[in-house]
Amino acid sequence: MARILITSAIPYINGIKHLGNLVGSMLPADLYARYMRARGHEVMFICATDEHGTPAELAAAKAGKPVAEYCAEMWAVQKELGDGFRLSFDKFGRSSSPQNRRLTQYFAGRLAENGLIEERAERQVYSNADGRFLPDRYIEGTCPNCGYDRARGDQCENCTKQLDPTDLIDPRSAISGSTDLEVRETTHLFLRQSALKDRLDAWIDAQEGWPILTTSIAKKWLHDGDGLQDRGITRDLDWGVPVKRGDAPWPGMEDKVFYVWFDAPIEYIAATKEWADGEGKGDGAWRRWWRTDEGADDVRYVQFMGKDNVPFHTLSFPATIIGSGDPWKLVDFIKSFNYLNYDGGQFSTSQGRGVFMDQALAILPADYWRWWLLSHAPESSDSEFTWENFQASVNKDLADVLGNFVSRVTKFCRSRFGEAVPEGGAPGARETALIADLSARVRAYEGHMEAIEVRKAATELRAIWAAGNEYLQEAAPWAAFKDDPDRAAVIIRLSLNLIRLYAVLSRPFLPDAATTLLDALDAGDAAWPEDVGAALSALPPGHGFTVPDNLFRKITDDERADWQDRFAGTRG
RNA sequence: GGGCCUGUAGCUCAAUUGGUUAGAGCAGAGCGCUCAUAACGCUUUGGUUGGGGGUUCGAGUCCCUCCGGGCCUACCA
Repeated sequence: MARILITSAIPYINGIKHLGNLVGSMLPADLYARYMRARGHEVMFICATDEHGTPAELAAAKAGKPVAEYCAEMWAVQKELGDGFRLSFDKFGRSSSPQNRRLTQYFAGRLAENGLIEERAERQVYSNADGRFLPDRYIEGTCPNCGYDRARGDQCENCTKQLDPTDLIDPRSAISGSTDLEVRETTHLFLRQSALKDRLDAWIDAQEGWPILTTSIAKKWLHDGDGLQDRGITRDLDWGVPVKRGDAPWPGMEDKVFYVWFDAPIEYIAATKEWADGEGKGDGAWRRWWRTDEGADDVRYVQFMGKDNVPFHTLSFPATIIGSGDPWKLVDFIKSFNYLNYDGGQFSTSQGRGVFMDQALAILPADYWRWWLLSHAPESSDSEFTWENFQASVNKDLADVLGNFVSRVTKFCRSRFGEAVPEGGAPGARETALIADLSARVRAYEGHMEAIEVRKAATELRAIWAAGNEYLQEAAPWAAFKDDPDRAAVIIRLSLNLIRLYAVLSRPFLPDAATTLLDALDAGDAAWPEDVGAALSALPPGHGFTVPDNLFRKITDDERADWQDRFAGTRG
């Protein structure tokens, strides 16, 4: 039995996430976690909300609430939606937790002790009306290059020229519109990533089999221009982890907090402590996952994230870990995803374009979404959600191939043999061939799951479902029943066992459907089919079952048209 | 501007990393079956692999170039 530590990139707090966010990290991480648990491994699956930073403060202000209250409410909303999608986190923490606060301060202290923190004075734009320093992108003005009047302080969206906020003509706050801006000097802490460049480079080079998307982004940051740059890790904000050097105050930094990207990944560790604390376990319970000197040396650590998160997970966070000089666990494998687009464009929160997690669950149960999203995961390039494709996949794969197989087998059995696994007869050549075929397919499925090849795993799983229909068609129990009931009994006995096998194999993708099937079959034991042949005789003759309701319903053309219209956004 | 990814059948994707005749699913066509959610099975029509050039015995794969889509570019997260 192996020990697998799995983290999903932590979703930002300021609103409900859309399907692209879900499929980019949390959902595939859940698939992997469920699979590894099913194989009998010990899994720690961690996620959390990322609660600090300017957007959280602005979202809270917009909602008219204190930021702490806003974050607490949004955490509860996101937690509930995660549960709704059956995301099986061992802990869904909060980056604002006391555990993360202390751990973040601890890491900063260690980095300072190791000479990797440097103070630098900077000049930044301060807005008197807003009472805050403005990040570059929160400053708007006229582009000196093209004259576009809504250029941002970091870049002009119109002509794509990179800008400095002081370049803008007639600059104003993007928050309040105020032009009462001034440049102030402020001192910040910088993480000396440049000093760790060679070690990070060697570490990245040593990784084998990482997605090209992951390594190419890391390499670019390491080698582009002057190489890896030092990074500011503090901000002039109220909401965040107060800057401390371990437990000690940090002179000159009293009114500052750590930058959200410094404390967010540390929350992976802190959330594991939140888990241990919540379970009433001691520190050893979480440290054995994270400290290679306290038991984590045999842990395999896999991270899931969208491509926008890659630089922080390949460089910044490892710089924090390595720079601490402590034996903290470094990631073993990074699975990164491209983006999911919506019907020819991007998901847009501001325009209400696309499907968000709460809306999705209001329309259809989690399994429908899980299947489509995972079987179309944007692994090799950006992929696209269209309602036509969604309807076709759900109706064909779930309703016709899997759902209908369950119906035809259980209903045939009920009408000819009653609601119990039929007795009599002995398996023949056809059954032997099916078992051989399925054994190979299950092995391929396992291979794809272990390699985290999500789409390939889904394709193989579908083929396994289809094999049941092929078998049934050839074996034709409805014909055999007329003159050789024992032969029909053999076929149906095996087919009922196939349903149980499908439930077990499908559970990482379709947890609810799997539970429905296992309940209907009264099959408490859902052990992984290490031996397919043995697994297909798990339900013995005489074992009672009930015919479940149709597993999946079909999406009608009217529904599809309605949803297409409803989620097209304000500018549809 | 720079870097990276990407373009394969009407649609969504494969192709063991340069190796035979580029494969699946869906959609379309035909046949079969009647247990089942008008479901299932079998057969089958679709491709000058974005355009052009090059390297090679051999290119979807490598190089050059052009065209299209996308991401990143370090103070949004």
